[in-house]
Amino acid sequence: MPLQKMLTFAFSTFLNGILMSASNLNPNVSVDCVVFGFDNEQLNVLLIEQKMQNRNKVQLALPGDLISDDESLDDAAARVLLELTGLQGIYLKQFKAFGNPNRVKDIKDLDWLQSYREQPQARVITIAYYALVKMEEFQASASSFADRVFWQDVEAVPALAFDHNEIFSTAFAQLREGFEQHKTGFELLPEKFTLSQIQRLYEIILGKKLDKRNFRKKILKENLVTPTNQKQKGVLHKPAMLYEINNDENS
Amino acid sequence: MPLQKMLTFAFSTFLNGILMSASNLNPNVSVDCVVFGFDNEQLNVLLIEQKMQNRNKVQLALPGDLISDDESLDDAAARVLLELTGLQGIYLKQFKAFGNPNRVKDIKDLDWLQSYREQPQARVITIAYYALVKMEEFQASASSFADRVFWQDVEAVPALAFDHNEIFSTAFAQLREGFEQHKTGFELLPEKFTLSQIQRLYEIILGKKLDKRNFRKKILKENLVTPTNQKQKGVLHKPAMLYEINNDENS
DNA sequence: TCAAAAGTGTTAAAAGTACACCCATGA
DNA sequence: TCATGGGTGTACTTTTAACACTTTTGA
Repeated sequence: MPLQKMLTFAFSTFLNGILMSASNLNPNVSVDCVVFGFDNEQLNVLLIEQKMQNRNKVQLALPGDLISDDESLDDAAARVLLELTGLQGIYLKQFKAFGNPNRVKDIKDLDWLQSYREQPQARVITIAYYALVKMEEFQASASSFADRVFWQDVEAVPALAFDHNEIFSTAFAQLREGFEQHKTGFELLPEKFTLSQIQRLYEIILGKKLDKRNFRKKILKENLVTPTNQKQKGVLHKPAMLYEINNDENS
Repeated sequence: MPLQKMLTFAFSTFLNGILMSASNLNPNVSVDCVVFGFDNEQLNVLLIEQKMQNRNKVQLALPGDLISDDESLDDAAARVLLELTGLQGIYLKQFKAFGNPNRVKDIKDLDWLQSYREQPQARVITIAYYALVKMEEFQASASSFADRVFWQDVEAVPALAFDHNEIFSTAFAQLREGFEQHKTGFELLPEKFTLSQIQRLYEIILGKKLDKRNFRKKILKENLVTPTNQKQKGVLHKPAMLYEINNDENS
């Protein structure tokens, strides 16, 4: 590195040192959250509109933020989710770190970085999480980093900022793997749900039709749900029994 | 943050800016590698002795390094492995990021950080990989960051630097998961191997005895190995058929 | 001839898969 | 009374699990 560039670099680092001390953000590491929600029809992912001065340049992105210097990665992900949705105690799983050296160097992302990052040129490694939320409990709210927050059908995710399309695809693949082993997924359902709702969720995520009788046998055998005494009301067909997650110790 | 501390911080950041420009390392992100090797008897993990001025304070650790600013995470992990073992093209899998804010703040790790890190106080998030190597091909070599490199039985891993014991345990658990689904593992075996060797490996990693006849049926049905025409030589019992990994396209 | 690990088949239980009809409700 | 999704059982196939003896080699 030539001397002049080196000194320029050192000086900008010096300035950033002063600027940073206010927010105490770590310029090199962020978390991003792929938040899944299920509305009994389709599977959705939570997207944000990046705040921009110029309303013509709005881009969509996954919610995320630089980590602050005294919080763990899990805490940072929970914070992002809380700021965005007001939800706490959500199922959150770290699934992969993304660290391509050029992942925040694309020209399309320059404006936003310059407006909202104290070190826009910094290389950022992101730790990606996926979260499963009950849409009924969810109340999205604009936040410091988003003008608008909205659900998008996972089958129609548009072009996103940075490498967020890759992060989303990886998250979806991970989710599918979890479902193949029945290790996860009930977090997406409402408090009380019918067996058909679970089946619909499985069919969407696994991307194939399942046999109703076999599916029910299997789910019930796994003992993860128990019937309540309630039934659906106001449906134009035979009302279904409502189930809930089985929190008993003995499986 | 009080003004004095803020200026001190800014100034040290200024100095570090100058120092850093030489090596171009990212002070906030490292990779660590949990390298597994199998010697037909036990499963081993590769450990290093951290280089220290004071030979009395030597600590053991997993191999790892700060990432350099222009390499991807995968490249960084491959580089660490290459420097340490001379091996290339090794099976390497990113499995988790560790980012506890205090993970490099323990007093036991201070000396080493001050000797080898340009920003000893920096918070470091590490991206952990596990690697599977054929011990027959392996030639460990001391390197820039290790005085000594050696294999340690996974059943007797001593106290390690930083949070490396936690990283190791997580890696081992992940490895076991992969084996439960037969998705990985052959990378640990020599070029040619017997079915009993695979079975021994599975038994060690899964931590339980397996039935010989059932195990063979299953492995052969999966079509991941094919018999060669060779047999073991010089063993004091009936020589076993040697198998190799099946690289055919058709399974 | 002995010690050591290789190699081999059958049977029973469990899990998975395919498949079709009646039921309860609200409109 | 009709449209809609809820709810149920059986037969077949595949997978898993348990189990013991003969073979080949070098010492």
